[in-house]
Amino acid sequence: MAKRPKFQRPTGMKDILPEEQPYFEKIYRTVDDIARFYGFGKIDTPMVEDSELYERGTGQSTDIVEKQMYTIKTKGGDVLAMRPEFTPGIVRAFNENGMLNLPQPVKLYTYGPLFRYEHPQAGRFRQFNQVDFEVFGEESAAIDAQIIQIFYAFLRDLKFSHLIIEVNSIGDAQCRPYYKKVLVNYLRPRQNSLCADCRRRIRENPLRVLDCKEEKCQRVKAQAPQFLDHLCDSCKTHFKSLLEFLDEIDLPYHLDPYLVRGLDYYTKTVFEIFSESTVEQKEGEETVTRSALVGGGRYDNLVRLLGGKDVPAMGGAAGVERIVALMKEKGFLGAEIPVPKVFLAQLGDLPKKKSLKLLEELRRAKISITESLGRDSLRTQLARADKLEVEYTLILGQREMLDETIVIRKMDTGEQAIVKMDKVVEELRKRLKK
RNA sequence: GUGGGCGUAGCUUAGCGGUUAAAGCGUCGCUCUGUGGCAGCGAAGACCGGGGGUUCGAAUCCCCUCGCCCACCCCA
Repeated sequence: MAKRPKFQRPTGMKDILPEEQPYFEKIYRTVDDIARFYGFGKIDTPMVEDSELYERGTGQSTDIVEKQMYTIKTKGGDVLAMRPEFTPGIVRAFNENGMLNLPQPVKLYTYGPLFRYEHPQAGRFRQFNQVDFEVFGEESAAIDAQIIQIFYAFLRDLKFSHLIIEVNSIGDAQCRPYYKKVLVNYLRPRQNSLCADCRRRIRENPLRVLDCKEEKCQRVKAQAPQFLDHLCDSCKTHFKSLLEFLDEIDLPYHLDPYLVRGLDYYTKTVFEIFSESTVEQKEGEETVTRSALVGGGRYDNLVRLLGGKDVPAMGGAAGVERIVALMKEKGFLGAEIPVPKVFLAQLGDLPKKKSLKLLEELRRAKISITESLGRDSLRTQLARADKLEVEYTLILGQREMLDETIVIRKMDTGEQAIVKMDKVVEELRKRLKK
């Protein structure tokens, strides 16, 4: 006999089982509500795009493109990439569908799975979901502030507190090359005091030295020239204006001059939102870790870079699995998981047939109910009802069939009432309301 | 890509060279044919992640591989 293969899910990918779905549903419902309120329209773009879209958009030298893309060669010879992030695809859709001709700004949102070939670890998967908001055609920092506000509100609606917003400006094509030079000039003579990674970074991506966590680098960092002192006038004005807006809407932000993001297309504003999380370590020690739930920024050159007109844009994305993990940790969903409150028990052939009809009636009345039609003994059916923790069980047997009644049993007290069959819906409604 | 920890029933784990691999929880059934939560009894369920080797003998030792977890890197 041939051996049956034992299949496993691909590395870094998960099954989202029924028990977890309520978390995802809650998150998506919240997003839809917020999007509607702020006037964002939903867009779905393909899960795969021409891989060049990301090479040009996300950036050739980013980790995402350099080593994390899943690429597919089609039979026709096209090279497609499974989307590693949303923004380039949405920009492509903006251009391709002529959204420039819509009243500006154009506000779009989406959510769904993304793919990155990475080594999985806490809060990091190869297939994961993000919630994404983008605004096109508005250069005012008011929009930057609004995007931040939207994500903040989104997390607040999900009951998160102690959120930390970090903002920074990383300049634009005008001032960034200049600042980079200033920074490299500062770092180079001091490279012996830096960690090995940072010595490499000086050449490859000097800005990243700024967010190194290595102790020895901290000291060098502390004296480093700050980007904020080297912004060009337009970036400086924009950033000042953003901070004013943030003050105005009372968002608790931190200015983090070391916040640098890994994607090439960002200009001016970058931001991240963190939540504090206490993780139990070995031997009862607790450490507070900060995990980034949201990240984003302005990308004024991307639309043009991807073949469109000169359209400024701003956006951000939230990591759904990370949010779910924290919601579980903090017990945010708890009582909200919807469970049917009524169970239908039947005994005998006739009642079983009648049950199907009754279920349909209850469905129309929007009373959620569960049953165990495959089982015959009342004992087992009640045991099941008990396990499901329903409030009421309907009991329909031969006796009830004869006089067209049904028993309503209250599970916690055990008291039972016999009601007329044609009054079940009404009687149940009355009881469930309490 | 680099480093560390771990893979035994659906879940949590015991066994760490020697007969048919064990327990708790869960599942199903019976005690109890129309009344649940308790209890008792019973059943199903594992080629001990996979492959190779050492040995008279491997879940146990060695090598390889796959997967999971964690950290670096990077990011949501």
